[in-house]
Amino acid sequence: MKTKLDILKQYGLSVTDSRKKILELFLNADGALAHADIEKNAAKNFDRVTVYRTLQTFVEKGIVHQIPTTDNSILYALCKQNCQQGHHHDDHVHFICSNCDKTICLDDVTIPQVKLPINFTKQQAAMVVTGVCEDCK
Amino acid sequence: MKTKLDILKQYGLSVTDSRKKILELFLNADGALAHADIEKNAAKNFDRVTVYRTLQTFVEKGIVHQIPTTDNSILYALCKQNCQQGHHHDDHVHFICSNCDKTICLDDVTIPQVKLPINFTKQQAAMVVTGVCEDCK
DNA sequence: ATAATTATGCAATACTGTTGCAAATAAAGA
DNA sequence: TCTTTATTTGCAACAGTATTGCATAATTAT
Repeated sequence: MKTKLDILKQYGLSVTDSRKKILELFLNADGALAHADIEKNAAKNFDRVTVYRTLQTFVEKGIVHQIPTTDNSILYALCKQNCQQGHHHDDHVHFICSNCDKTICLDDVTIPQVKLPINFTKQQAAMVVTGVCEDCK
Repeated sequence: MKTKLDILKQYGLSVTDSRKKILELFLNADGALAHADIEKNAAKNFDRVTVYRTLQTFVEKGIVHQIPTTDNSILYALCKQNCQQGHHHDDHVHFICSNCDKTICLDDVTIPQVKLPINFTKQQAAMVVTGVCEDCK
């Protein structure tokens, strides 16, 4: 089984307390995390700047990906199965529960293809579904 | 033809300078607008707070809708054909051009249905495609 | 025209995100 | 293991973004 340490090394990152702790938060989270969540939940309080920079690094290395929202925040999520192999795919749908406010990666629901108007070229696609999750049903 | 005045009244809103002006900006825009765009483009400079409150009101009334992004900003867009009838549908795909940074409502591209895992209920769906738009091709 | 309601602008405040730099920590090499 | 080198952290300062309360001003209803 891969440890946090292994994961960080695998991505060519120095192993530091903050990275281990933040990675752990993601591994234990059942949904996506916002910057604020991380700042609150980290037992040892890291500097805000460190959290920003760690998240930025994780995004660049492909350990986590960003999820667009309509409430002026960015959510970050790690995709269990992919991340452990070092290939990052975030072509799945994200689900935001309107009851518990959790954001869940629907890893098995792939974003469908859409036919764009002529002369539009696609690079990336994101899809966010709002509704009620299985726990709140 | 419906005037700005008619539209505001139809949604039960008091007709004020700021609302008329901001609505006009949306009617003339060829894409979505961020709060900052509105603040800059309004000839008569409204207070930031007024712009925030106006946008909030427009969203609540269904005159505009929000578009999720991953850069910590919210985009607001009004959908020409629907808004003039008083029915609001934002079930179309939004396109963000990575070259000119414009956000365009692809009114004719409907968000495809996705099959959610069992026990998930869908209320809304949003889809954002990034790429190169027709003007930048 | 007047009263009641609603919206605006200002001030104050809080939250969010970024940059430069010195100190601390981790990695690499002897 | 110790030393050197490279990287990361935390602090301070700053800029941008968003919210709230309240008095004033404008709009709507009577």
